[in-house]
Amino acid sequence: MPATKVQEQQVLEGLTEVFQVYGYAGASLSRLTEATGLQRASLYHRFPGGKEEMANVVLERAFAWVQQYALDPLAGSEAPAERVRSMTSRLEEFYHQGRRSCLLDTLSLGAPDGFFSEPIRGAMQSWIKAMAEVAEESGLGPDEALRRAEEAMVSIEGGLVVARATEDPDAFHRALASLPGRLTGE
Amino acid sequence: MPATKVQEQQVLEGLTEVFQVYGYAGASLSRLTEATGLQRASLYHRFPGGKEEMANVVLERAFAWVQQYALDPLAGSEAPAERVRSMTSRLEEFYHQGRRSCLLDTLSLGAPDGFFSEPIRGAMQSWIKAMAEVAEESGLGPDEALRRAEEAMVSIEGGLVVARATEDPDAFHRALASLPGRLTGE
DNA sequence: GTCTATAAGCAGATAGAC
DNA sequence: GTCTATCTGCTTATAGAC
Repeated sequence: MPATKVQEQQVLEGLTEVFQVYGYAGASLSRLTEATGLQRASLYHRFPGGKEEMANVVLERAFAWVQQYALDPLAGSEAPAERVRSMTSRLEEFYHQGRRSCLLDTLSLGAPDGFFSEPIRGAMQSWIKAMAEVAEESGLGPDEALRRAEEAMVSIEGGLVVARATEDPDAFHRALASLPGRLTGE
Repeated sequence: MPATKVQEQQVLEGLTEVFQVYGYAGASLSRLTEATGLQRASLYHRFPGGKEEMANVVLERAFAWVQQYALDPLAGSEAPAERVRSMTSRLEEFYHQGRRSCLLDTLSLGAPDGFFSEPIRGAMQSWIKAMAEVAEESGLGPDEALRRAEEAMVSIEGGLVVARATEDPDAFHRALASLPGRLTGE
């Protein structure tokens, strides 16, 4: 038996799923232990700060993934529309084709004080900024590029909410389909 | 002193606010009693089914409001774009200019089983349908009208999420601004 | 590093007085 | 119709054995 019963990555994936599906308030320790395969005390051993720390680590890891696989490629060398397509393709993977929710949505409800407000705002703002840059590169003025980038962020978040509410994951796919055109001058 | 300490409408407004801000799982009885001015037992007297019933009544009332003030006018006699503008105007009022969240979002997280799945799906689908009808009336084909109506729903929900996450309520206003054009053939 | 057992408090819900 | 007091179970969190 290895020193660690469950690999760090598996634990984080379990935690992530629970926070995505149930939100912060709905993510009980019982659900978190079940999803990770670790008992309460073992989770506290790895995350001494408890549920708050778990959510923080999950949020950081999720945004690092999006940054690396979806946003960094936006600064690549292919045509802008092609780069946006590759972002949407990664996002479909990340959100399980519309069956998972965005942590920027689920963690902004019922969290103590505004504990995640700052990281959430920061993550979403840099996401918008990354999309605005590719929009500018495709020939749009700075203001228009920013406007369209915000619109794209709205489509991503809204697509996930509509997919969840209507129980039709494809709604997310349809919401993403317009992004390449939308971010590159229609 | 009247038979009822707190008017029904005030109670429902307090409950609504808590469910909008904290979601279902985060809406504790303590918060609900504080927001309504009624003690636990009094709330249970009015809502024998407990929290589930409270959320149900709140959801029904909210959608009835949207139906009456935002969707019914979509079938009016002014120009289609004008009718859509009047919907967006009512929605800004309803969502407190982007400072409140949508119950179709907040109640679909952490609720027991899928207790609100059906009413939530039903409400969103009839909302989309009402917008598709005005889009068709403005000259779009049925498929295109439906596509644009879903896109409009995505903008509404996404606008609220982005407004909340970035702590910039105006993002909701900007998301609504494109709807009149978007639903009437650009 | 993981576990069982347990502490302390809050959750949703109810009994019964006024 | 509203209240205080209470019940039960689940919540987060910790102690201490292995």
